[in-house]
Amino acid sequence: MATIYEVSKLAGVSLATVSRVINNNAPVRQATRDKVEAAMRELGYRPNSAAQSLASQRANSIGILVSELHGPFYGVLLSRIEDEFRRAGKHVIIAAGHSDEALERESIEFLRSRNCDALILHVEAVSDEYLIELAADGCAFVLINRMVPQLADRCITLNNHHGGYLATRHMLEQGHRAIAYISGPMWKHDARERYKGHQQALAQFGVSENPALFFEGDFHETSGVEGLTALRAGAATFTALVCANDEMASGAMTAAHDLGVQVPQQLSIVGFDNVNFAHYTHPKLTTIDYPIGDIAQMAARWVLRNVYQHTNVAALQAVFEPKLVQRDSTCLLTAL
Amino acid sequence: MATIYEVSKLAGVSLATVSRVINNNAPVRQATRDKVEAAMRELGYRPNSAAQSLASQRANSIGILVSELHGPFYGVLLSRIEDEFRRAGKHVIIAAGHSDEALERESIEFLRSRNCDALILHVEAVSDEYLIELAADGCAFVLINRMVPQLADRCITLNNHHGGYLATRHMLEQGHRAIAYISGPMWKHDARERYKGHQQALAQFGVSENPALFFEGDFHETSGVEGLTALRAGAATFTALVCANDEMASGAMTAAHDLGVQVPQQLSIVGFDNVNFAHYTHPKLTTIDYPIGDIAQMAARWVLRNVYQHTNVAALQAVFEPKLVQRDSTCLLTAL
DNA sequence: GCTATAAATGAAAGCGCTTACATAATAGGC
DNA sequence: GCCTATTATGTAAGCGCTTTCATTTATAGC
Repeated sequence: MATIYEVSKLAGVSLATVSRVINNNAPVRQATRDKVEAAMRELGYRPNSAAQSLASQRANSIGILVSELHGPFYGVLLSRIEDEFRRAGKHVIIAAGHSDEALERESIEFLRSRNCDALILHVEAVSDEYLIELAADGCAFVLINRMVPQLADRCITLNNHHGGYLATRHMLEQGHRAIAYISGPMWKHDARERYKGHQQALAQFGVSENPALFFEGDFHETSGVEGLTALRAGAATFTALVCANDEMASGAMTAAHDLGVQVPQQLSIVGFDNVNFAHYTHPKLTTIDYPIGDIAQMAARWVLRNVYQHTNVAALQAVFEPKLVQRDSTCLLTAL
Repeated sequence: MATIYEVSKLAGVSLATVSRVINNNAPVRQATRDKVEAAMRELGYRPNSAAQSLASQRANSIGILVSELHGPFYGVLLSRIEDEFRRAGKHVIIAAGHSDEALERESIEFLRSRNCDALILHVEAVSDEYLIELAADGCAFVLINRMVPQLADRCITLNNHHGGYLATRHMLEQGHRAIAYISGPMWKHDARERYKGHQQALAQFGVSENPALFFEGDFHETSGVEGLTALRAGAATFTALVCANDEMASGAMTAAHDLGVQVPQQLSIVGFDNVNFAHYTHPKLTTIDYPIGDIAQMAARWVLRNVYQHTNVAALQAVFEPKLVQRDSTCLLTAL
């Protein structure tokens, strides 16, 4: 592999000049630039990024930590982030934290040891304190889908509370009053928020809560099956079911089918996230749209602006609003 | 950020010794090691990976190029690769080629300029010649789901031909003889192979091909809708439909539903890939399982073994076999 | 043509590590 | 205890770039 030195020799200029045309960060006469570029082409020169990083104290890489790499959700996230950074000539290093505290910490350390200029974190298990300490330690990062008040300026979130509210209000507006709820794990912040929104909608319509209509799942499909089964076996009847994400809604739909319960005629179901498979379900799932792609892009822009000092990026937005996507899994409470 | 120099001073040893305990590649007395480790801990030392790469001529990073980052398929791929490399202390840089030749080339250049030790490529648009040249240029890479004869030792593939054969044979065994086929774009190697398998099965059962039963789609869901619609409007009738991937099968199922055709009673449908949403469809999709996770892991191991000289990795396997996953979208040809 | 100023280029000192190679410490054989 | 064979540690030369500072060259004003 040719080095900058060979290029400079072939072009008959100094190392510094070659570096200037590579980085385009200082005036170089056109004739000189042409000579250098010709030399680079002739040698098939490609800058050594390790040397660049070492000398410039810039890695031009951004670490991304998500819970899982597979799944409909994170793919979109990664895709948008990569897209945005590629355009800026940065690259993306990925890691998975699997919603496990130790793994999340280890992954963050891993990414830091890679000298990433910034991190984009979608973490669930580490504590607020850990993140605050991380920030104090000088690590540049932005948080997706998590609000830590002391770090508010680096949090990009969805209004989960409002999303939960919208889902349940939709059911209420359709005439339902007996509304069951399958939650995500309550130790997760977004699960709690969504549930609070649910409560708010109920309160607004004067419907009192019934513990027999609540089931705590784990955001996976199987807990949707378990949830509906358990709720049906419970003390209360219901005509609508709000699920805190689409996976569980899908599981609930399968369970309903197996129990001979018609969706939506006998049971309306709403999900949350609007992941790509939501319209593969039968009936197609009514859900709350989570604009994860937009959020991801915003996180990338936050980095471009705050870490790389790009001034031409669009204004930053910290909170995104979910919206209802009405499909075929919910209907008016009529014949029961 | 503390440097190795400060660690060495605090521990009262030389730079070289610190380096040795970091890399654990030369004998160091336990007492010395302890001193160094204590010093590292005290200073919160983390090696600078750019400096390591520069000095060692090893980036410890692997570039992954896939067509898309989102979608059910690549998520699994990335997940398994990341997993495997993380364990080995390597990191993964990702890029998307979007099935576009220029973009694929550019992405490869991008990854190379990042000095990746190796690349794992899932490319569709670049030519065999380009890849051969790339190999001749000394670039270490492994190819997923693509067979270039001259590069056979670095190709890890699925037996697409056999997969296509299995799908159609399944239909034939169920008694179907009028079998339509929705293909992927025929410029893609895997699409062609799957179709050849289909042809082989037909031939084996003595069924002659009918051009009116063939539709070339683009592997996306919408072309499944278009495909079924066009085939139904065509000159021939059929009781079974083989789709070259699950997305198109899902589109075909939607179209069937809209056309009032019952699946599988009136029309059996089989897909290909067994992506995660295949069991969200209604009825659940019978399909051909593509063990993409295993293939991805194998690619990672190829790199570990051939690039990093890890000798303890399990034996390499170049060709993976697909298998039929029978669910609810196909049935015996009985009442028609 | 001569100076004052600005623009373009060059020289050289690192960036933080790895790794020959040289040297020092330790262990083993007698 | 002495010599040799190991084993452990230190010295120092890069790895390929960026960047400050000094120097040269061009531009303009008179």
